Amino acid sequence: MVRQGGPAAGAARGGGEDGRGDGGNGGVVRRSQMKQSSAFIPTLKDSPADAEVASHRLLVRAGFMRRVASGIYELLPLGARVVRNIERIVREEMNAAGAQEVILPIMQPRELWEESGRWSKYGPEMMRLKDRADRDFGLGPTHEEVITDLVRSNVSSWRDLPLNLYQIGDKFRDEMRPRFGLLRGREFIMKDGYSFDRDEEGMRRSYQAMYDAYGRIFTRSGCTWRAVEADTGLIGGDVSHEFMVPAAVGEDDIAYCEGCDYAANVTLATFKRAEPLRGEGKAAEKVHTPEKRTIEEVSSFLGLGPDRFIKCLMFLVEDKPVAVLVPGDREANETKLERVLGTDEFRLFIEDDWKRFPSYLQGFVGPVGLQAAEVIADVALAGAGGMVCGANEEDYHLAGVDEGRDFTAGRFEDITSAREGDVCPRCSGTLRIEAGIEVGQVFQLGLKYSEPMRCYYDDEDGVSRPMVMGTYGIGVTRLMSAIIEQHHDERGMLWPLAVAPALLHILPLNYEREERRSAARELYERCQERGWEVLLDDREESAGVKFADADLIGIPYRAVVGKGYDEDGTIELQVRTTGEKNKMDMDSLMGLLQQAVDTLADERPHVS
RNA sequence: CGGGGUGUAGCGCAGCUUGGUUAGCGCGCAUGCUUUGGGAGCAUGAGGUCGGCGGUUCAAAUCCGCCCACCCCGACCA
Repeated sequence: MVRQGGPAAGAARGGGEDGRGDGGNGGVVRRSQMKQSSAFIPTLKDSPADAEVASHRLLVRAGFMRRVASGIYELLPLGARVVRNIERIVREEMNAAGAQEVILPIMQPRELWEESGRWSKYGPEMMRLKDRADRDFGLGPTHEEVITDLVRSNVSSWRDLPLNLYQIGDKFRDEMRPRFGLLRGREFIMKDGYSFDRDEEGMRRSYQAMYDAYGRIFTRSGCTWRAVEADTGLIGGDVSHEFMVPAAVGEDDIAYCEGCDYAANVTLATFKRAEPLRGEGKAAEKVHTPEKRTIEEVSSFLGLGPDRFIKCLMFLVEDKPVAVLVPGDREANETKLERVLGTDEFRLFIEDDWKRFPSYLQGFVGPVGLQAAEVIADVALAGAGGMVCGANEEDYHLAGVDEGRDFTAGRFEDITSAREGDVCPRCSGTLRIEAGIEVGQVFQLGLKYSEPMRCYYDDEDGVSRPMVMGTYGIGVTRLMSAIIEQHHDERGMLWPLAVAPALLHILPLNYEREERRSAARELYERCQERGWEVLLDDREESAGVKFADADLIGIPYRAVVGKGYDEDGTIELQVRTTGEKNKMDMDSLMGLLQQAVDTLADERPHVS
């Protein structure tokens, strides 16, 4: 995608700390083309056939991006501008939080990844290639190895810590399934940061600083968001939070409490179990259930609710069969299972496994009298009675089964997913589930990389200790898409001011009319003098075309120079999000815009 | 990597079942005139290896085989 731009590409609205605007710098920086007649903004009337979700569809239709291969996109001028605006917010907040920007390579040598053990662990998602001398390289899906190598060879004293470095650049991950445009691309722009501290406490401070900065970044970007407890996955580490932007198209489900601030990815959200069901104390009896294999089938056949059943799932774990028991109305959660099992080398039985272990009868497995390497049950089943489960005999189930009397499990663990309406583990409030897009994640890594990669420092007492690390990511291009998912209507995008491709869209209708044309130009120039980004629609198109394109592009403010201007010299200021329209003269319009710009500037961190 | 689907002009699609002359439509594009507060009208025009390769046939966008690309549904990632 787009590489780092120089200052010319930067989008400074709201006060020229970064040397923008024409004042003072002799105009050496030429502003990019903002007249629509010559700007590269290829809008489309029809949605591209391959776009499923709003953000993908609109980004293509409005001329912000194009696809070049599956999961790989080009950002056109408007798209590039939004990305640069997001990056600017990220930079401001990262710098204010004490992080320093670096630029790291995307090509990374195999040796570095061997040191951390991830060359073999990362799998096909890391794109691998060889150079002309047949040396192995990977395209960086993330940069822990490179940064750790950099720091270990250049930092050796406690006096240099803490250190927090970040970069904004391209990542490549050969996703098994790229989809939804920039929401899950293979090549994407990410801000990734890494902190190095002397001890745990320092790491927690760095982590908190990043956590807080992330909140500010997403708020300033115009998103509503939620931070949730998260799994640490391939990156590793102990504590982690994901920053989620609620959206229907989100690929993650998050559980949050209505009553308190508990929130977690459902992959690890926990919940209070209800009291287990009780039986009547009668002995278990065999019931004939011909050809009834699934919970639904047996449940409707016997007229018993699925919560009365014990679902017995067979997993192959490190090549050994393991029985996993969950209540019939619940799903086993593979992420939780991975933690419990302590390995990621497991899978639900497939056809071959059933053949290989013929003593397990598919559809009729049950915990009573079962020969398995291990039996793991969800905690909800401890003490449950009067349950129904497979009888380990073709076409038979057992009813009236009591845990403790008829069977037990080797371990009772939290292995099922929370769902809507479950009880909060902290406050006993009600849990809700919502879909979200993961736009950022922060990890407390600890010694995960510093230990194996020998990233040590000499402490005050002369002892050599491993640095305690944290790692922090934001999907910049994904964030752009997430913003659109939260801000669009049937006609187009509705950009929050802080990231919008421009502040103002000037629409002179009947552009060939000299008075309107010169008024529009005057407004355009006055805006440019203040360093604002504006787009002037100087095309000789009909009003309908201009309005439709403007709606699609979604610039927050629109100045229509039309009839009103002929009548009494007024320009109509329209607000894209609200549809609000007000006629005013050019000076008042400039005043209003200045207010909007000032408000935006107030959100920026104050540099000390 | 499994399952399903699609590839025909820049974009969106029809044609394919039942092979048959110059392969169509809408949008967009070019030129001219008339238009211009919500995707204008008329006229003229340009633009296609029908995803690729091979096969069947007198004849293939159409039938067969292989390959490629892309999209959708499932295995935890910014």
